[in-house]
Amino acid sequence: MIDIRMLRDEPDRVRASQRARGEDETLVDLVLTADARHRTALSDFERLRAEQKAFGKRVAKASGEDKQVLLDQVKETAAHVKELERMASDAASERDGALRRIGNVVIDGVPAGGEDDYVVLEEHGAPRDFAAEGFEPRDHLELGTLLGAIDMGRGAKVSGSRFYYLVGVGARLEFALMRMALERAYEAGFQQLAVPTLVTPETMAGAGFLDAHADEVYRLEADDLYLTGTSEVALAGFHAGEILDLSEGPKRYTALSTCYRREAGSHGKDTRGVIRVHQFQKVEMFAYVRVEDAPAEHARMLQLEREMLDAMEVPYRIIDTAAGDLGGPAARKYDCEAWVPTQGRHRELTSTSNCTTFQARRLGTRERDPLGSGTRAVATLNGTLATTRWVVALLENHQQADGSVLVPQALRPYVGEDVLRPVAAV
RNA sequence: GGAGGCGUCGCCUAGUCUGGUCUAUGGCGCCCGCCUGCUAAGCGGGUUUGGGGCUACAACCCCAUCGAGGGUUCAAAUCCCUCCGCCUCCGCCA
Repeated sequence: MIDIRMLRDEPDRVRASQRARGEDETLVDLVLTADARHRTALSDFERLRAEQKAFGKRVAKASGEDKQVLLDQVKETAAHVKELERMASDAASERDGALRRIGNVVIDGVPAGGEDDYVVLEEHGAPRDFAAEGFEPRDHLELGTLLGAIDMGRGAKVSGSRFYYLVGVGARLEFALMRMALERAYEAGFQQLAVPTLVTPETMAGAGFLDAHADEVYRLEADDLYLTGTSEVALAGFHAGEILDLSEGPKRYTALSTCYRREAGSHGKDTRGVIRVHQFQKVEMFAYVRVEDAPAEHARMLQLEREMLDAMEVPYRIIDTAAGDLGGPAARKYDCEAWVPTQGRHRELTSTSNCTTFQARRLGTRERDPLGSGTRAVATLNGTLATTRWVVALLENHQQADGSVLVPQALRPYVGEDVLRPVAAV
């Protein structure tokens, strides 16, 4: 949720942001008119309520006939107060309804437009020339099958399409990535949390995942709980409703969790292998910082992602995601995309978002205002440090003609192997 | 799953039976000031959060806030209902 005071003071800024996102800018006026109505109604209610309270005191002191007279007088007021209160709260929910539909105000410099309007900021490494090396690259599933590392058939047997088993070196490779990511996060000052992956509707909505992506989310009807698509949800909820002390610096957390996604809108897309699946593992970074420190923290997260990807020794690029592709809570988002040889294109491996105060405002995460009295919303940021999908980039980019795969140096201590070799079927 | 108890402004706590004198008591902690060789003690004051009015986003005034949401009433921390969380005991269980 954006700051209503900012919307009142600078409505044009919000309109411009909505325009950049390709979203409805008339919501701004909807909020403004409902807000005006709310404030008028609230004043009316408060005035009469004060009157009613004062009257109540006289009633308490009176007795006998006097009391009866006063009671008759104030009865009407009571009904009127209730009416005014209802009007005020109706206007407030109308205002909040519109306000909640407005995405975070995009940071200056973010490219306008949709999915394809991203700007490439950096490119690292060069794709291998398999033709020059004299062999046709196998895709990650073919390699995973040869290595006995990925078993889609049994995944489908047990759970349906888009489920899989990682077997032997496959499972070890994934786990190695997670361990390495957690260790690096720890060294960078992130406290590790083991988090819930089932959360309440309030938490899910607070983190911003029930708006545009509601149909992407698994819901447990019987218990009214949601399965999280990222540990970001639980990490964002961790300090919900709390007043934090950030005077000693940011609060940084990291978590490994299983992530669940319905992939409802992507039938027929990425159906091979583990590129797009219903369940995967992910190590996430999350930080609560002062709003002034958010851009620096964002850069820091991106740097940690860069270092992880460098260690994977795969070609990748970094993009500045366009406004329309940010999602509601983010004000800026950088994706790191690795080169996937058999697809001839880059695929997202990490994503780091600066949500400024948007998420925190919904979740009620605040700090003592260092500038004045009272409290103010903190900023939240998140970023990926490893996911199951990284296996795709590792297998394809490090494959050899005989179907074996070289493990990048940095990962070897965690995998316990230098080379993954084809095995007989299990 | 069953039975019972509890949830008050950072922490502890009074108030709930018997609705109005609650503008929520007291202690601890914390902040400001006084006093004082220093420190401690002592003394005085302040200390939930959100919103609105007015404004310098100050002071001040008002409304809401006693786990959450409804209800009864002229009036609710207090009475009623629903939900959530914690604790104790029993049962069941990978």
